[in-house]
Amino acid sequence: MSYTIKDASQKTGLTIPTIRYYETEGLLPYVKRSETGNRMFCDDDIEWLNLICCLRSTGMPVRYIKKFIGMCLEGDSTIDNRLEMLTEHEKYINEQLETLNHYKSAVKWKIDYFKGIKKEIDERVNL
Amino acid sequence: MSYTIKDASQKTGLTIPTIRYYETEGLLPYVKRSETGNRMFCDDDIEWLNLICCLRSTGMPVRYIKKFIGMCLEGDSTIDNRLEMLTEHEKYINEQLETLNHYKSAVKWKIDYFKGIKKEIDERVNL
DNA sequence: TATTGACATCAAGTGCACTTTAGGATATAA
DNA sequence: TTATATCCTAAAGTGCACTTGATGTCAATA
Repeated sequence: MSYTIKDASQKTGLTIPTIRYYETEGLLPYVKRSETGNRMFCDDDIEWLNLICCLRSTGMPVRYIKKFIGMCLEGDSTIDNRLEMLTEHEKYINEQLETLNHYKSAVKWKIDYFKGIKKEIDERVNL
Repeated sequence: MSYTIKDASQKTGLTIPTIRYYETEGLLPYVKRSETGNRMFCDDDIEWLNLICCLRSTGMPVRYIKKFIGMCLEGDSTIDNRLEMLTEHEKYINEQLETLNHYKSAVKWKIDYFKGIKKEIDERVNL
């Protein structure tokens, strides 16, 4: 079973130009071509794309993903490095979660603050 | 009590050029100047900067912050709009948290997967 | 056979958020 | 008074991640 770039786009939520862009950046070294030069995505390629989505959505730069993929191509000897990279990234995700949670309370506080002001104004009007 | 731009930078963690940039973008309409034209930040300005940090770090674009500040300048009549904006942003933060948590498990899974492979390789070597 | 639609490449363009550079004024310390 | 530090502006530059536009090929349909 193989998919066109349009299929791949629909399956992953990435735009077609973005997928092409990722390929030129070396993020999709496995994708085969048809006789006429069209990309043919297999299920593994779709999985790759989903992993890329995951890493990009959590803030990993394209160049790091490229590095990661380079290590995958090199084979088993790079398992440790790959593990390290992912572990680092997990840490980074946790930091983002902390930052977000921290600022989330600040925003909440501000919302309550404005609600208080609003209430005050309303009561003033009703005097 | 008033602070130089360097002080403001140290208190907020923003770089000096970033603070200047925010001012040119209209994010700091209150900051006074000394006779010689130097910026003088009061405590409220520092608080403003901290709010800007909060909003920026949680993904609010500069132009939205500008809009928000514009509403603050307009006065009480904009309280509802400000509340709406912050509530929207809170929602956005929650979405980011969901996304991050979702992908966090994917990364965890991948880490465990590589750990499994690693173990397998080690055992193969030890045969 | 002419048109339509999906695919391709390549180069250039876009948007955002800063950062850097160049040139100059002012204040404090040696 | 000369050097050093800090401030200023305005304009240009940077980095990243795409996106868009121009041009062309190929296969199926009207």
